[in-house]
Amino acid sequence: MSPSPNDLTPVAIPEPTLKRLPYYYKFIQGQREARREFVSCTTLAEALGLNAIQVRKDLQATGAVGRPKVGYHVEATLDAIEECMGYHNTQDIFLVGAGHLGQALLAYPGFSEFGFNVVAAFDSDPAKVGTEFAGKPILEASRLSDLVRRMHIQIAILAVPATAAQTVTDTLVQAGIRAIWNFTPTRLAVPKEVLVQDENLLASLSVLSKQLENSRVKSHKESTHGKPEEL
Amino acid sequence: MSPSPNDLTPVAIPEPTLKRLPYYYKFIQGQREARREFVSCTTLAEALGLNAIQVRKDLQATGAVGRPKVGYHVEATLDAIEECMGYHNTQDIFLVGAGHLGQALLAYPGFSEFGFNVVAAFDSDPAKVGTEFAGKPILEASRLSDLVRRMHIQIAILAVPATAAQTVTDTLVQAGIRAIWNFTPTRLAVPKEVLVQDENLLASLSVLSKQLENSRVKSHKESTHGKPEEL
DNA sequence: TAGATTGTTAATCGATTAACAATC
DNA sequence: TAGATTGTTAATCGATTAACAATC
Repeated sequence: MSPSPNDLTPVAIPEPTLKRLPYYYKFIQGQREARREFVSCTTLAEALGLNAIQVRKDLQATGAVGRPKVGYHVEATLDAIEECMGYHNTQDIFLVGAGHLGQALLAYPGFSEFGFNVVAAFDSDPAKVGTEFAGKPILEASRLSDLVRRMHIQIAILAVPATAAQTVTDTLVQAGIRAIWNFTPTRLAVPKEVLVQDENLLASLSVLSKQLENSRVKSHKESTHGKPEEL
Repeated sequence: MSPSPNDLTPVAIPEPTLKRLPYYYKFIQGQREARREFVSCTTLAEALGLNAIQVRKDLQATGAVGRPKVGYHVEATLDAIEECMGYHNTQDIFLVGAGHLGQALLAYPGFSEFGFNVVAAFDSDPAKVGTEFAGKPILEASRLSDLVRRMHIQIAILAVPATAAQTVTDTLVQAGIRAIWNFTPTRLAVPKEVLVQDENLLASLSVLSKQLENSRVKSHKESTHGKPEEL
């Protein structure tokens, strides 16, 4: 069963591209507000600090088509990105763990713009259960499994303490979850059909800190240039 | 000035590797607690769902050396990762924007384990200024510039509303900041010496959602296998 | 010794970048 | 028409994976 050339399966868009699309979207929205009808790759690239060819490839992946000499039609391109990313299809999401981070995510504005709807949070703290936060109900953790199943929830946000991460994950998987947005520093064991997107904050900060150290060494080697304060 | 072979500059560790190191570190710590003296790549790879060869390469980048047939010495490897990632050198950090997300980051445990110390938060809301959160003072935003300079702060966490992102960034850069951990959905314009690590939450969730859609199409094409609830 | 595991060198794969033709 | 910009095909680059020799 080799892939035939006339296979209509859309080619999977590379993850780096997917991560850049929201930036294009936001910028092009700005162009729309400024009543501009077309936008070029060069403009986009310059505004976002990217390579123009890369922008072109990325837009191509969404199905947007540009016109030589003119650029990309603002409206059509916004539509293409929306369609491609599924900003239209609202997706109900559960949040598990209503601690500080969980609450911040509950209050996070802008989920809805991208078609996400956090419908409820779950927590095991009796003091929180039954209350609301940012207009979303906090429910008893024991109800999680049943509700995932009955409401056919596909995506869960995992913001529980690291110690509970795998247990809660097992529950979610058993209940039929399809994807987990993981804010715990734990590598989750899941069956291969279940997607996990890790959001390891400490790891990201470590990367930044290490790169800073590198750049420090490098610039020190290259030359002793002026004090950064005066830039 | 071509790089000579006996150049002692340490080769920059690839970002994907840097992101995995904290996972190795955590797992090997667990092995230490379990009083195991050695750990092999295969064990690590299996526990973390990675490729054993990749683990070997990653550990190699930290300077850790293993012994054939035996594996990696737990203590020595932990030391190598700590040394490599600079977990020892404490780094003072400022948080800008004490909204829900900012507060969650203030309360985030585990920063200190990796050598980070969030010393203060800054906000423009008079109701917050002067108070404390999670034991950290929230200071008047106008003092940011001066304090970055005087305390030689190198890393800032940016958790302000998108509308303020670039303005605050400019202030930080002028004050001599070296790296920004950016939680806003804005692509920041900074001079090239300043590092930016983007943490675009909505973009990450979009990626997950899109990949879910892909996998749905794919598995639907491949076969109509049993209901996920019964896995 | 035999077998497991590391270390190293080569092959593969995917994303980015470059080159250039097509076009409005 | 000339020039700017897209679309496409090829080259480059870096990370992952594979193959295999070295070693305890």
